[in-house]
Amino acid sequence: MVSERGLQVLRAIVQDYVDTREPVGSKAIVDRHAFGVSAATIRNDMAQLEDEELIAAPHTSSGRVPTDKGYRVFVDHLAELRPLSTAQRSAIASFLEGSSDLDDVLTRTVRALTSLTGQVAIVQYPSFARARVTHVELVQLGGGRMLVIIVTDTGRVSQRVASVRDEFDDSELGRIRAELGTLLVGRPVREGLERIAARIATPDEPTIPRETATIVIAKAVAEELEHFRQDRLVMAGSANLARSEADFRGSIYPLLEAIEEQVTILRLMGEMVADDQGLAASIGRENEPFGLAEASVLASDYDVTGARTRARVGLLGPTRMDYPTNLAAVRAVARYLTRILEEDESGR
Amino acid sequence: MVSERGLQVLRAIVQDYVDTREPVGSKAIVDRHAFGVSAATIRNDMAQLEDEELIAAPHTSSGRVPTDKGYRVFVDHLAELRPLSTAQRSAIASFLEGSSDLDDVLTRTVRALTSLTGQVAIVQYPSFARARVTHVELVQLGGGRMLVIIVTDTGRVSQRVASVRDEFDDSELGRIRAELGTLLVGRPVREGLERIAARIATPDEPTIPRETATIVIAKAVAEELEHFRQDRLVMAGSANLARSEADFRGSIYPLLEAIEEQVTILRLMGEMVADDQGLAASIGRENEPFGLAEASVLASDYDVTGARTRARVGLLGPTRMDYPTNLAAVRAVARYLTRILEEDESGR
DNA sequence: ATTGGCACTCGATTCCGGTGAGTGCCAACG
DNA sequence: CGTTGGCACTCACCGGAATCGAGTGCCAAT
Repeated sequence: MVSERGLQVLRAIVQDYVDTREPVGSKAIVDRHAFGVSAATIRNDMAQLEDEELIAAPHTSSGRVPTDKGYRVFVDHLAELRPLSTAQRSAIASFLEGSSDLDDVLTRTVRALTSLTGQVAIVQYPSFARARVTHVELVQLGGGRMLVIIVTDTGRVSQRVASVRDEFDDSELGRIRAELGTLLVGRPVREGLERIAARIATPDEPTIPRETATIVIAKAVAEELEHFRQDRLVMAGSANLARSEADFRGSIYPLLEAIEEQVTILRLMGEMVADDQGLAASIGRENEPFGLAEASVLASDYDVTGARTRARVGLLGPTRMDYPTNLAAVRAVARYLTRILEEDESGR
Repeated sequence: MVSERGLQVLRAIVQDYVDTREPVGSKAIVDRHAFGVSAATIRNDMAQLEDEELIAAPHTSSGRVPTDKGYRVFVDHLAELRPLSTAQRSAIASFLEGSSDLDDVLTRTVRALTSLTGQVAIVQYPSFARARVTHVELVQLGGGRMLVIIVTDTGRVSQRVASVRDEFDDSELGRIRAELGTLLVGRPVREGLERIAARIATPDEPTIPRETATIVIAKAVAEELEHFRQDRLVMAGSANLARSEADFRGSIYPLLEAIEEQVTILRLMGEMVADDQGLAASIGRENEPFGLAEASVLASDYDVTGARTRARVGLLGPTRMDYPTNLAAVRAVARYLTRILEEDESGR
C-alpha cells in the first residue's frame, strides 16, 4: 500500500525526528535528504503514511511524527545497524578488562552499555535453575550458627546462615555434608530442590535432635537454592531518564518504579521475541501491559555456555531513541559478554 | 532581633508552604493560624524575618517562601517531632518481621522508611573496618580456583574466588588455612589487612610454587578485606523523586546520579553532625559542596553493638519537605533497627 | 506595638492580530 | 498515472495591551 519511496520518507522522518525532536514537514525532508522530487510529492507520500498510521500530525497543520507503529516498521525493515566505531569497541573492551567473578563482569557490562548509549542499561543474570551444583560446604560459626555455601558450575557462589541449636563435631559435620553432597552435587538446582524436599518429607524420628538439625540445614540449603531460581537484573544509568524527561509525557515515575521493582522489566525482557540474530525490540505502546507505554526496550541474547541457557542484555529508554545506534551497541556488548564468559569457561 | 511571635510566623510559613507549595501571604497566615493580631502586624513581623533572611519573596509583591536558613531555624528551634501513629509503628514492625541476616534487615528497613516518608530512604552499612575476623575458610573449587570465605563477628559473611594454578591436598590446604588463621582470626579487619601486607612483603623464595600460591590466596583475602572497609549504602524509593520533581528547579538528574554513585551520599552522610539525640539534618544549600543544593538529607545514628561503631539511617528529599514527620520517622526506624540488631546479637 | 487604609507592584490571565510553517487539494503537465 | 506548482486554509506560536488580584510597604491613627 505504501510505495518504496514512501518507506524512505518514513525513514527520513524517523531519523530527523529523533535528531531534532521537532515534527518534520515535507519541506524539511527535501532539504535534508536528497530525494529527487518536490515537496508536494513528499506530501502525497506522507498522506499515505498517515493512512497507514505510520506517522501522525500533532496538530492539523504541522509536521509529522512517527507513531509507535512507524517506529516498528522502521526497526523491522528500515534500520541498518550502525556499526560501532573502533573507539567505542575499545571502550567496551577497557570497561570489561580485568573483571573477576560473574557479578563483576555483569556490573562492568552494564556500565559499558549505559555509557555507550546514554540509556538505562540492563543485564539479566543467567538463570541458575539449570546450573549444576558442584560444591556444598558447611562451616560452623559458633553460637549455633551454621554457614551454608553452595557453588554451581556457572561460577556462582552463594551463602546463607542457618540457625541450628547444637554444635557438631567434625565427624558428624562430615556426615551431614556427605549426605547433602549426595543429594545435590552434580544435579541441576531444580532437581536438587526436589530431592531436598523429598528428603525433608521423609518422616524421621523427630526425637533424635541431631537428625532434625540436619533437616534445619537442609531447609536452609533449599531456601538458598530457591534463591537461585529467581532471576535477577543488574541495571545502571537510571539518571539518564531525567535527561530525556521531555520524551515522557507524564512523568518518569513509572519508569523509575519499574527499575526499582525489577520484576516488571524482568517479565518484559523475558517475553520479548528475538529475531534470528538474537535481537529484540519492544516499542512504545507494545509495552502498555507493563505500564511502560512511552518507553522502548531493546535486548539481545547472550550465551552462557555453562548454564546451558540464554539470558539477555538490554536497554530501556524513551520511544524516541536512536534505534540503529542503540541496537548495534546492545548487540556488540552482548557479543563481548558472550566471549568473556566463554573464555572464563574454557579457562577453568 | 526577631520577636517570639516572629518565630511563630516563621513556623506558620514553613508549615503552610510545605503544605501548599504556594508562597504564603500575611492574609493567609491570619486565616489559617489563630494569631490574635491583624494581617498588618504579621506583615511587620515578616519584614523582620526577611531582614534576617529567613524568608524571601519570589517577586516584589507575592507571599513569602522560607529560605534554607529559615528551614534551618525551623528544624533547630521550632520543629516538634510529630510522633508516629500506632498504625505507622506497627507498619514498621511488620516490615521488619521475620528478617534473617544483616542484608535482609537493612533492605527491609530501607523499604519501611521509604514507605513511611515517601522519600528516598538510605541505610548505611555498619563499617566493618573494626569488626573482628572470626573465620577464614578455604574451599577448593577445582580448575585451579579457590573460594575464600571470611566471616566477622558482626555476622557478615563475604566470599571471593581466587585463581591459583595448583591443586592442594588436604594437609597443604590445612597449613595455608592455619597460617591465614593466625594472621587474621580475632583481629580487627584493619589490623588483619596490615598483617597480610607485611606477610606478603616478606621476601619468600619465589621459586617455591606452593609458597607463591599461598601469597596469591593471601592477596585475594586482602582484596576482600579491603572490600570490608568500603562503606556501602542500601537505598530505596528513588522513584519518589519524580513525584516531587516540581521542587527541583533544575532536573532531578544530579539527585539520581548521586543515588547511583552512592559515594557522594556516603560522604555527605558521614560528615553530618548529629545532635544529642543522634539526629542530623543537612538542608538545601548546605549540601552545595555535594552538588545537591536543592535537597535535604535527614539522618539518625543507629547502634551496631557488635561492630563497636555507629552507622546511619536517613532519607533524601526536596528541601521543601515535612521535617517534623520525616525526622520522627527516621528516628523511629533507627530505634527499631537498633533494637533488632541488639536482639540478634544477644540471640547468638 | 498594633491597626486600618491605601497606593503600588507585578505575575498571571486573557484577548487580539500578525506571522509562518505546513498541510490538503486541485488543476496542469510529462 | 505519478509529479508538480499553486493556492487557500489551519493553527500553533509569538508579542503586546488590557485587566485582575493577591500581596506588599508605608503611614497616620489608635
